[in-house]
Amino acid sequence: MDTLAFDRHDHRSCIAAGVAQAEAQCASAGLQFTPVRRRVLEILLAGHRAMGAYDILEVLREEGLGSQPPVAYRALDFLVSNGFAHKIERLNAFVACSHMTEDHAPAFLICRACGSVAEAEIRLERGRLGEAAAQAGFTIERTVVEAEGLCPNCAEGRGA
Amino acid sequence: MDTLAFDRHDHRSCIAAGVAQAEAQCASAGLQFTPVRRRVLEILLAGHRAMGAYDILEVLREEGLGSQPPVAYRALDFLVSNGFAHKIERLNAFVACSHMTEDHAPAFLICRACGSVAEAEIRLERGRLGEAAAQAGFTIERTVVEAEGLCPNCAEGRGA
DNA sequence: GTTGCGATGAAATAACGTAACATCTATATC
DNA sequence: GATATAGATGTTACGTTATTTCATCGCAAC
Ligand SMILES: [Zn+2]
Ligand SMILES: [Zn+2]
Ligand SMILES: [Zn+2]
Ligand SMILES: [Zn+2]
Repeated sequence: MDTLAFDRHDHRSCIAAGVAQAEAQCASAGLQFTPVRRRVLEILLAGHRAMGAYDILEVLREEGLGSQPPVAYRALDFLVSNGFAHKIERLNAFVACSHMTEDHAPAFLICRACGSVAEAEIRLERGRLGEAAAQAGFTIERTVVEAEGLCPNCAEGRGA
Repeated sequence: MDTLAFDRHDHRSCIAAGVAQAEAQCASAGLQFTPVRRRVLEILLAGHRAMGAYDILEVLREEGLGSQPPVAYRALDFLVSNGFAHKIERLNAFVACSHMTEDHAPAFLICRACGSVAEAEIRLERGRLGEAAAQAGFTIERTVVEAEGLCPNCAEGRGA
């Protein structure tokens, strides 16, 4: 496991790598990595935390890239559909993907104190849920796996 | 496993048992199982599907049990807080609990075609996510586990 | 050059959720 | 029984999240 996000790391490379990955994948898939889409991804990559669509929209507005909700939602839809970002259902908010290369079923660790969100791989959910689904004859197409709690940094000082 | 919901079963007993369970637990815990709370639980128990707060409110309104959003949300908060119902984050909606007796971390199978929602036990999420969290030093307090796909009934005719 | 398609701009509205405050009701205590 | 208390409800107003719809633009294919 390489659950970064809570660990100290070279965050500048997170951003650069994320944008580069997305750009490359769009090029090879014939997708348009437009200025708004790029900028939204950058905004998400700026921090390992979930941002609401309206938070993002506010930034776009300040920069003259758009002012109405659909601008943000459309860019986010694009990023999510193509695996460059994920929606955190628990928070009605979005994060940049941390594993853009591989096709994956994401799982998230959400710190309720500092708002950090770490993405963990969770190979096809082969655990209890997979068993239960198989036994019930249920075909899983998509999973939402989100754990809320305290990250190591916040667990020390306060919280728990 | 006893993932009902998709299976044919005596649904009348689901409702009766659910209400009885909630009533008993409220009595023994000194909680007030008021008419609105009871009715909202009944509404949820009426089908193994998620209902939005406003859908529920509409029913309450028709029956003269309340007309403003807080009425529905308060009853739902009560039911969720006390383990009689769960929120499906993916749908911003609510379902009655299927395992009211035990203290449990719920997981859900959501059919995108018919809207049925089955609840599966998922003992403290000791799978991949638990490992990842432990390794990262993250303390899990609450989990959201929701799988979306096709239930056995819907998988036959259409969908997939 | 025109046709077609995907991306944007913009207005309006829908859907989901909460804050705040007044009022009422059921106990518990005296 | 009167009174104090805590919890439940009624109501207004508002805040947040998300979508529908239609017009316009830019670019590439034909
Ligand atoms: Zn980083
Ligand atoms: Zn990811
Ligand atoms: Zn049933
Ligand atoms: Zn349950």
